[in-house]
Amino acid sequence: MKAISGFPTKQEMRDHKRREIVRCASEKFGTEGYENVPLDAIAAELGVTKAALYNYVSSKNDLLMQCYEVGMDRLIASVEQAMDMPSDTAAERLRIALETYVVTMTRKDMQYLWNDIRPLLAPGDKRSVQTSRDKIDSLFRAMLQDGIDDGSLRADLEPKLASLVILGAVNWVGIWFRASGSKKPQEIARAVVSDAMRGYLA
Amino acid sequence: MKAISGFPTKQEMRDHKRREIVRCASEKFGTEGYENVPLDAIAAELGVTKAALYNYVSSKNDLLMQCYEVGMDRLIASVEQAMDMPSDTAAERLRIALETYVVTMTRKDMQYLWNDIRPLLAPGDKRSVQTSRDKIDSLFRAMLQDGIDDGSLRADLEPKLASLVILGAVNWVGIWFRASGSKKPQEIARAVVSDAMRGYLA
DNA sequence: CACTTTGGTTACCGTCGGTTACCAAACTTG
DNA sequence: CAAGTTTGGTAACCGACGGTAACCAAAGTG
Repeated sequence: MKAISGFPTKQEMRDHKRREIVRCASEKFGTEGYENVPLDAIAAELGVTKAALYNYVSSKNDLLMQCYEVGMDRLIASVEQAMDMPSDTAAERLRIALETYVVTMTRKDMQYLWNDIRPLLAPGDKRSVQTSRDKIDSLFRAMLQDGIDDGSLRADLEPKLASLVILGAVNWVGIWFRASGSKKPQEIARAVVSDAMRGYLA
Repeated sequence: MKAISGFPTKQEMRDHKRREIVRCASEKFGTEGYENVPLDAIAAELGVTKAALYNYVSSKNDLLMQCYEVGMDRLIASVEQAMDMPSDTAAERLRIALETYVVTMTRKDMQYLWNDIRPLLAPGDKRSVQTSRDKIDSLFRAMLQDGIDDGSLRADLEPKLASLVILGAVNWVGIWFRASGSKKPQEIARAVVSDAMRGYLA
């Protein structure tokens, strides 16, 4: 192997191509809907044939999973970043993280995660999918626990139950939200999060 | 027309057959998943050919819509019944209605409404589907308003926003709930509804 | 320079939603 | 009751699409 620095290795090339496929698919799924995007369309847009895609993904469903993973990673990253913002109480950090979560979720290229993908992954329930979900769940549960500890949230809340209720309320936004509405995502996020958290404040 | 009483008219026969198709489809969709049930399978179970179904439904999607309608009607009926239970305050009636809603939704034959159907009906958004949803929404908003009026709920809550938040929390149950879990639906309903409503109590 | 590996193509298959042509039995009507 | 006509079904087929098999050219390798 030559290994002149700066030249991508074969493995890097391969991975780059795979990511490009996922990126292209993600865009088309998001705008046209999973069911309405034949693999031929994705292949054509990339200038190859459908069969070529199967060098990088094992099935159309697998491709969807990879799109899901990318989206979830972005969601997780945005929440983690919001969690690190300085604030007086854990409750305040939780509020910021939740609002960020909602705003990220209402982005056009994120919406289909909740409407198209989630229902389709019930049966196989690939490991990576469950991992993303658990990650988000644990982030919020940790914040809830912090809130109990520093007294900014009710001492008698159950983190497990509370995270289900709160995440239910905010995830639901991703389902009914349509960009055509008059309210801006930031406004919606503030209102929904405020209401969803109220019952848990100390 | 003979019209001897007790003999079904042609229209009744036709409608009865249509309902039988929907019932059969609903059961198969619920247990095997919409995508995994070919029309041939439904037709075979009814002892006819696929083409015969098209005398009663206009497409597979239309069949799914009709399943949705039946399920939603059942959901609405159960909530309306719960609303009529005698209780001291509007908040208490709301609690009972919500718990009933959750319990009904976790029934095996209702679950797929939320996981399979809802995502698929976004584009066409048939009128009847929107109607069912609006109906449920208006029922809960009315209860919220009653609660404001009789003082059992916070006077400053916005019914529109509150119904989205609360319904989000409870609808989410239909998505993560699996009958295999250890908790009974009734317990889950009580816990979730209690938490979801807490922030709105006066 | 053989020879294997990689990444692609063309051609094809099976499934499935949906349609068309047709047919038999049940109504309708003069 | 005989002659249309409507109804509800069948058999055969079509086109779209996910996925596969056979093959091939170019790059990598000893």
